[in-house]
Amino acid sequence: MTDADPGSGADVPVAAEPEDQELETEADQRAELRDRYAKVERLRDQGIDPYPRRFDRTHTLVEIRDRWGDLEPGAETGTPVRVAGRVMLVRGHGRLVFATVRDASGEIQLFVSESVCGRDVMARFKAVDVGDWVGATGNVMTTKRGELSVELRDFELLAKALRPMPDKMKGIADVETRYRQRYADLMVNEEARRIFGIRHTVVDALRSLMKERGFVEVETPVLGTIQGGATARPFITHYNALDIDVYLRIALELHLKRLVVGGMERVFEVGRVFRNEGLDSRHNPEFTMLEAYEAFTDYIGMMELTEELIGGATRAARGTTKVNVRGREVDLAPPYARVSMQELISEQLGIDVHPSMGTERLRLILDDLGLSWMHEWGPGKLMNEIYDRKVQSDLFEPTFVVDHPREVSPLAKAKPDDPEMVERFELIVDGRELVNAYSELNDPAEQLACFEAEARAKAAGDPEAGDVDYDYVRALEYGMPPTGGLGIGIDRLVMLVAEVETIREVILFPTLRP
RNA sequence: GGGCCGGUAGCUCAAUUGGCAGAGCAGCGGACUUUUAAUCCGAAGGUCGAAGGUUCGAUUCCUUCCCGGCCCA
Repeated sequence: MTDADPGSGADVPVAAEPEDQELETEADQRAELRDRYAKVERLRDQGIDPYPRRFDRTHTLVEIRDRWGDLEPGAETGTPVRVAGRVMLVRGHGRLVFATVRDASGEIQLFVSESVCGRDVMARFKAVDVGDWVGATGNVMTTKRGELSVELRDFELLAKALRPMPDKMKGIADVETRYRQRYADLMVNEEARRIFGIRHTVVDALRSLMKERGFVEVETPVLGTIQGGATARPFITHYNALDIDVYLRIALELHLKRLVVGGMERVFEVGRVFRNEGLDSRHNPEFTMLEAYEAFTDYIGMMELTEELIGGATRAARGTTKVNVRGREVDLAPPYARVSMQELISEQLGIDVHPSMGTERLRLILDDLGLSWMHEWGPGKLMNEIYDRKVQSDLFEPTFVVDHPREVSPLAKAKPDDPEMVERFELIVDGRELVNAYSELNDPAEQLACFEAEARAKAAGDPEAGDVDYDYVRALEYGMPPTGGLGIGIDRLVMLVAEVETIREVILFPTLRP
């Protein structure tokens, strides 16, 4: 397969598509595209710029509706306005044309009567296609049927559409096309616009809540030479200037805690992380995390913060804390149940497990449960596997699963009365991990030992294990105050709040095959 | 990786034992001064995902492959 050169040879400047199949589709579409390109040339011949520069409007469309929305049918306000939007629908009636235009705020009808605007304007308006952007001038009025309208005096073409919009009623049926051509999806898909409105509200609410609590928002590097902060395979890219391979970050954690060492007592980041794993309805290789670190508190403090953030963001986006998950109602209003991993396993499976039981006994229990295990797993990982495979998916109501094995938590502080376990929780809703938090390990010697264990695992072939981050240990040597930290998966939270089942629905441009 | 479903006009979808490839919308030409996905008339629009096979004849049956969705691992 070869890439067509988009700039040469083509009599019609259609954008080159990278795949054979799309090239054929493009060829099929050419008749219509060619017509539109010819139309643009005709406009230019008439001295009309199809892509002019600026249009100053007096009102957004929702402002028109707010101010004049309750006019009686047949009303004439005599008030001139200037509005702009994309033409969504045209209903021609001879010397009378109705057009629906939409801007980001809403829709309104243009009432185009030749007896009002004159023959020339009408002739120009009849050349407008659905999908074009127009700026219109005219008086606010209502039609006989009571439809709020702008009675067009004159208009300007603001941008000519060369491709037809997707079907306005049915939208784009092919899911992949919806994601790939999100611009086209958003034009016709009210649901998609609703979801991204919710996403904005959720993120905005989280930021406000963090700022109200005195957290400072920062940005830390995406590129780095050390893998750490989570258990995941990283993406590797190449930095030409230094001729070195670098990782895209898999977590925000290690940089943010350095800032706590530096004295930023309450710090957070909303940032993209990248994990080199498969993609399905719950995983996208790049996704957004909110991570926050607060000095002088611990994981109990993080539970309170979590409740405030999750409850608050949900209420901001929905006006209620209740959401529907696959036909069942979940109330995200705090407080959430707090149960230890050990208790949960005991309750649900009737077996009492603890890393202190030792590797051999735990392996036998996994065998009994039909779970496979790997030889390099220690007792903590074995216990965690039981929880992951047999318990977590059954947790429907919001639940803090508290106290995880130390072996699977290399950055968390051990419990004072149980050194095999750490002060950590995951918030589970509908069987899915939404939040992960712990009392941060701040003993540099312990931290170094944990890093070294990871590095050994990596050297032994575990691609998800991290490196020793000596600079981070160095930072801890300066002294990090007692700190609670948390990470929220923004995409999953938005899925929950927007009541959608697929992560791709909450990401504007989800990762797809090229 | 396994199972199931799908790929037909620009878009959304039909197409009987295997017998000339269809509709709605959009687009194009025309009519229409109060429409609401306006309506009416007309013409046009297709490598039926790809390749091979069976057959007088394949969108339909068989094989392989490509792409997507859902479920499972």
